[in-house]
Amino acid sequence: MAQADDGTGLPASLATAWGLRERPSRGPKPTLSLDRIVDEAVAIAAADGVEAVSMPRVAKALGVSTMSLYRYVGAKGELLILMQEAATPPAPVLDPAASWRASMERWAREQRKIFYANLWLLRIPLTGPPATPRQVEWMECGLSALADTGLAEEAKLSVLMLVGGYVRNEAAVMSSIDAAIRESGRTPDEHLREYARTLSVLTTPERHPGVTRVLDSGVLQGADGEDDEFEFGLACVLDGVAALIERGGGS
Amino acid sequence: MAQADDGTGLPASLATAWGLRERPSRGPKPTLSLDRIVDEAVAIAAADGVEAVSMPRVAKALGVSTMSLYRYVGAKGELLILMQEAATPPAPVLDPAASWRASMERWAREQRKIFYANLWLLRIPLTGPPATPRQVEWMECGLSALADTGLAEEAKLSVLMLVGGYVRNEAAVMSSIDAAIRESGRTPDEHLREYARTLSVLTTPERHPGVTRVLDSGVLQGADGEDDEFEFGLACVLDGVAALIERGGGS
DNA sequence: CAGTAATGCGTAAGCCATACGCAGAAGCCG
DNA sequence: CGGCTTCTGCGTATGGCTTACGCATTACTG
Repeated sequence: MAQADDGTGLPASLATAWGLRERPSRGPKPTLSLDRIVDEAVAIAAADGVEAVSMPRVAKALGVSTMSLYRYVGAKGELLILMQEAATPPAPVLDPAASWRASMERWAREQRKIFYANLWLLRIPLTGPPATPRQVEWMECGLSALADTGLAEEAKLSVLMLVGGYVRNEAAVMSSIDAAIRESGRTPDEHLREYARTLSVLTTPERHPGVTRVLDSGVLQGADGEDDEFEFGLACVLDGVAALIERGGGS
Repeated sequence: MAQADDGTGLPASLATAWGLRERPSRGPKPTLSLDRIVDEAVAIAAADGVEAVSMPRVAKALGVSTMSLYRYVGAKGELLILMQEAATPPAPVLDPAASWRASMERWAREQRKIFYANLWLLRIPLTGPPATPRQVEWMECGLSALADTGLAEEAKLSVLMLVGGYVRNEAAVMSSIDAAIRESGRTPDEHLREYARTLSVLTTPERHPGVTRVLDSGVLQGADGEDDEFEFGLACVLDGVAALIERGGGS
């Protein structure tokens, strides 16, 4: 009755991701493999965005019919999860001698690198708390960075969510800008300038003194210093975490 | 040639949101109004999630044909933007005498309240930097909270993105959990417990010492204290901002 | 060498967004 | 007041999407 009995009561997509399902050895040889499907889907997403990933398109790229894919994947959502998993490299091995702060910085920066290399990742809606192998691996990695801080377990989770959320959010904004740019065919610099112009048309110094000041300051004129802005925010977040740790950590 | 000339070069959806487009007075009286359409769409999203919002469904709920809607809305994406706008109340008027920290706390909490009251909001993918009236209004509000901090304009923007991103991210996680719960028909508590059980099946103490410790600590047993967790993270973020301000603010 | 189970895939049902064009209604101008 | 213009609602149609189902075919297993 229920789905393939893999011992756990896991949803099929997770079971697949954890490699708990074995292919049977009975029928004809499969023409494809899960890996080839996922790789192709990732390639399409990288080239044209996630919204371009459809079962017909993936199948066509692989030279098979649409429905063949469903012999490997239970549903499209499953494919999306597997794509995320495939695009996420293993978590780094942190230097145990390094300070928690250096470790968290590395954790954050490496995650950011992944997002920037796969901006389509951020266009996949969240499906729930982290439960795929790589997600758990990164979680473990983050926890290990905080192991010696004396924080309560609950606080560690909160810190990870805080820092991870910051990274994700910053990248998501970039990703949305990237998607908008891709659609409009402008360059990033044009886009920012266009945005500044739009804002200046819509706002008035009386009703929007703060926004006007920002516009006048010329901050929105050049798209340089993305990294600086990220590091700025990261430092800010970690300062907050440091304050928490010094205070003696959340009981 | 180009779209309706509203003076600015704005995309149609924004022009509509800012009320820059007037309905002509020539033909027959419209049966509907933009407001009624948006309200109905919001009601559907609140009841069944954004993915349930389709043009046919909205039209049916209003008792008109599908294509009638396109007399009021240029495309579905436009409707989604208008829905966001409709669900966002005006930004609060901050007490000018309050400290920046108290003001930012209020700013963050009120935003969180909006998200929690409209969890479907977080399932709409970001479309770009804030450019609708309400978004600009909230941005102005946030800037006013930071007016007396001595921060550089650029730093103010970063802080808003930091705090706003934190709020958004925390709510987005809640929203994804909500969506998962809605789909599976479980209660929130069951869901969390199920998650803990899944994790404990998939992890081993050797490979995942940190995760194991978290599981053993029983943190994932009760779903209470959402607010506490939010306040915890917010305090952390604002501590970081405070450190920045005391340091003399980002030149 | 059966039998059985797994394969690829065709068909089709039921969603969706939206381009286009037409009949008729409401305002405007002479 | 008559005609022209403009705008309305909506029917039709196209081309996308996901995915349920069933069929012929293939290759292991006993």
